[in-house]
Amino acid sequence: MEKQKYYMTTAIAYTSGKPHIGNTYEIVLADAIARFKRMQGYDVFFQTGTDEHGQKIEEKAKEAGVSPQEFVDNVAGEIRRIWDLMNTSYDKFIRTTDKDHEKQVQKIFKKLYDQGDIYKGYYEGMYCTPCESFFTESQLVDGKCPDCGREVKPAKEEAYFFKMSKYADRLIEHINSHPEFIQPVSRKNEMMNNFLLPGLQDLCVSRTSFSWGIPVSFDPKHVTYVWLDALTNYITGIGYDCDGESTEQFKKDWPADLHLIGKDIIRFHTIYWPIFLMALDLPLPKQVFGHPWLLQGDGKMSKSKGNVLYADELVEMFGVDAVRYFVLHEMPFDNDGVITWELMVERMNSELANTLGNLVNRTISMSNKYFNGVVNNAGVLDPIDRELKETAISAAEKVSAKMEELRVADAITEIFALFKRCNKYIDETMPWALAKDESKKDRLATVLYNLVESISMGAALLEPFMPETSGKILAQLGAKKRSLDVMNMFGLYQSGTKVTEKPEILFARLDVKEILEKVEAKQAAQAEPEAAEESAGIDLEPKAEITFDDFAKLQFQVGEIIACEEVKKSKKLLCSQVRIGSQVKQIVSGIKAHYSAEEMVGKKVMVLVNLKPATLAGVKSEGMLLCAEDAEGNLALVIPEKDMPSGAEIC
RNA sequence: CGCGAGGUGGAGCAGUCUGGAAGCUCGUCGGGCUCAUAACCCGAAGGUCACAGGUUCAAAUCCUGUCCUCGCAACCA
Repeated sequence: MEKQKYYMTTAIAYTSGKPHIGNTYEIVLADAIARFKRMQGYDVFFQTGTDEHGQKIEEKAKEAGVSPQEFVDNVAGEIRRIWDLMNTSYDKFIRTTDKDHEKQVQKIFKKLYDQGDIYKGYYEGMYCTPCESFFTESQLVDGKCPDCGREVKPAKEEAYFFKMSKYADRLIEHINSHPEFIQPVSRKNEMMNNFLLPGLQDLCVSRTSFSWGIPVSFDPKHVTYVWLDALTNYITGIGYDCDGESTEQFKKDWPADLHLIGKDIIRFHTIYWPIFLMALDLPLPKQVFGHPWLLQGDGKMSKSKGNVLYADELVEMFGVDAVRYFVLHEMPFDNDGVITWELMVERMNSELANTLGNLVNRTISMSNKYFNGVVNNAGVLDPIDRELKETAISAAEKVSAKMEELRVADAITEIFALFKRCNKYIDETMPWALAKDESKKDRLATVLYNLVESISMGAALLEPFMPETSGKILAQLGAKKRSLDVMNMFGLYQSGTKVTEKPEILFARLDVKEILEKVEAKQAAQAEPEAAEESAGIDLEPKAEITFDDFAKLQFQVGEIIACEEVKKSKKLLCSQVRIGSQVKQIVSGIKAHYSAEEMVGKKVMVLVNLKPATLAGVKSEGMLLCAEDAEGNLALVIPEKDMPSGAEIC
């Protein structure tokens, strides 16, 4: 019988920097699924890669003083190194800067334009020339560019748009008739209610404001804008050609069976991508799974805190398979998962070292001690064996059932249930007691055989999740790999095989304190350069020179805050009543995270008085309290150095 | 009333769709065992399943309302 194909992809990673543990989690998850599908006998093609175009990369490259191509070559290499370090078995690593991808994207763009799905229009908004960016009215600060504070002017940029609305009805129909398309299903309603039902906006698919991208072939001052470039990797990677010269592989593998992505980009994969495919007259992928995120325990990961987790650091600390185990086992199905150092050490000790590692170790030790390592099925059965055998025989089926639903964490738990059952079996049969009675030697041999066989089965099942450990256990036991379809049979371990003489410790127990100390040392080392940078002060991009007259237009006065309360329905706003001389102004400020309403009262602060009033979150604001802001966004009110009366002019 | 997710023993979670004895891992306490990586096995304590109503013979689960937490959006004059 011919093998059934299974084409799966991860999202392609953006090459703006080193991938953290969250990115790594996706590729490991995908790898576990891919390996399992292979074990089930599917002809799997597993694609991953990198998304390498865009303005951000152009800027980062400039900062680093290298060409964009050099920059992405470097980062893509780093990403690939980490994917390889994690022992992931991808079949293709596509880069959006690959020449054949670029060529196809150009052809696709042209084809969609020729058939009227893409049209030329204008992207309108307020434009800041030095920043080369468009902003909407609401994004502006003081009517000026939010990035650099300079003047902006209304402008139109020529751009190409994709007519999304044309295919919306077909997509709604597809989603409704294929409930398995968007996973987990809870996301389906989100997409329908927020985007599809209210009506789709046309999508801007080109830009002229930067050049690091795939040029539009018939209008080269435009480059293709992100999604049309990135999403199409799923078809170009397996040989799609829109002139009809697609490869045999494409014909076999498309449509994809699974797109594995983060929940943040579900929208692009369940709306824009299907619509692009409809426009290209290609079948839609069978399933899009938006996995939740893996978060670090102590707050958000941020580089300035020095608490970002990187896969290679974790591997150094725990080993590849342990890290794979963590991310897969903590993999939540529809909630975000949390990962902390304490948790990792706990898992390492209790599950990997105690339950699994120790089990293998004690079993091998006994075989050596009692039978010089030779494992023989002497066939002396006992009713007590039944439960162990049942657990072992049913494990594969249980794991398969969980994997069918992509519940990887639960699948691993099923395997560990078998290992736990083995530990219990040792206590039930008490091999050390049997060993004291020469007449029970055959029974002892059978017990050890049952154990070795059960562990072999568990180890074989472990391969998709912890390939290296699986291999090590099988090698130590002298067991052969076995395929999933014979895992319902007990007794395949070759009787008379000799196990290794000296079992290698699979996972060493760790001390939480030591690990935390190491982590702290590491974080301190990382934080130091940051601190040095800070003491050097903060450099801002200089604004244009102004005249004294310009300055004189601004009226600053000392204001006394006589009352202050939080603005309801807003997270950041405080509303203060500020006495300036004889009048009182109401001023709203975004400083709730830094000052409480109570501590504001009584402060004498610097106020910009003659600012045009505005309404924030429905509350009127008639001025601005001046604050200093550091690199982390911490705010400090500016207060006169000596006590001054309210209303005193600041000039 | 912007959108969404969540609130289950000390910690982290499953169970909620398809109502029917409150479960898992860790931790704590007690016991057993010695083959093994101070490991393994057994037992116990500990929860008004956020709160309040409602539906039902029966609610963690379904309905209504309230409170709290977390994302996103908005906002940071």
